[in-house]
Amino acid sequence: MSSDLEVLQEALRGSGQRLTPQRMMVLSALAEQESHVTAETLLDLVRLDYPYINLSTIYRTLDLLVELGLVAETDLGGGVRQFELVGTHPHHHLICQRCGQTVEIGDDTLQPLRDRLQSHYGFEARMDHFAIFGVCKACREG
Amino acid sequence: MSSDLEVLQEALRGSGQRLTPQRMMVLSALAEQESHVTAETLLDLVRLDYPYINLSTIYRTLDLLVELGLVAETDLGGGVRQFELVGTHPHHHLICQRCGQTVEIGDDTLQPLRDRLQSHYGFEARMDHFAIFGVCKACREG
DNA sequence: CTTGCAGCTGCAAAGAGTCGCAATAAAGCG
DNA sequence: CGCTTTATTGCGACTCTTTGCAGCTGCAAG
Ligand SMILES: [Mn+2]
Ligand SMILES: [Mn+2]
Ligand SMILES: [Zn+2]
Ligand SMILES: [Zn+2]
Repeated sequence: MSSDLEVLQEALRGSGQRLTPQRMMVLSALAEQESHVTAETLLDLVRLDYPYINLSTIYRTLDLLVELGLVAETDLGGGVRQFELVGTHPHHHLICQRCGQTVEIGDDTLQPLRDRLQSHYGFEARMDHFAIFGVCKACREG
Repeated sequence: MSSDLEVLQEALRGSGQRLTPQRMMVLSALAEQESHVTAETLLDLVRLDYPYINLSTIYRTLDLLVELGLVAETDLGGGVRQFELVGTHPHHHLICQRCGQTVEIGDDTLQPLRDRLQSHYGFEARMDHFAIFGVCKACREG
């Protein structure tokens, strides 16, 4: 088993990219969270240790981590992007537009769709962290 | 058969909202397009007839039309939202992250997922106009 | 046809995220 | 360890979208 930092280090090495303190700090701040966070929140967290870090660096690092598949990013409805270390726990969210409640669903729910896109269109879909909006059971019945 | 304007009129009436000239102009500008357009493009189009219209009004009208299900909205990858009158032609897009090519797929492709979300979670998903990113067949083989 | 008032509009300013650029510093090498 | 190369950072400017607010107007009631 390899830690997230080792995965990052591994992924950067070879593609000519560098393992900077800023990147490590963003990753470790993410690792301490237990749910979605915004870039702004990460900025505040990292600044506790390193006051000079800039919001652009946070965003660029997050983009990189998303690219590498370590981090999932989605707008869950508030108009602000949320980030989350996914690692070994791929999932998606159902979000009720009436009451705001969100439910987490396993990635396997999307597998049939993935398969169909593959077989019908030859398209390899990368659906990492979907936000699916709609109306929940309680709201529909109430 | 009822025109888009009639649908709009119908939907506004009763919910206490108003059918303003600005809203009609945005809707008719959309109707003249045959594909996705940005808010900025709509601004330019409407300004040909009515130079005083403001970009906020365009966005607010689009939000309303999306809410009513008349218009679909998605960021197709360029970081700018695209709008489109959907009416009777519900569809989604597959977008290749390598070559940028997009393929339109029918809404029926998502029906099995919709059904599953309904039966497993009691969730009535509103998936109007998805942008699904991934790698197309040509790029994967090339 | 007038009036009244919520719902809209235009404007200016704020938020969220991106980009270009000069200065900095990882990494590889001798 | 010191040097070189080039990816990365911090910063300010910029783009896209939303919001607060004061004045305007659709529209329904009289
Ligand atoms: Mn999540
Ligand atoms: Mn479309
Ligand atoms: Zn609900
Ligand atoms: Zn492609």
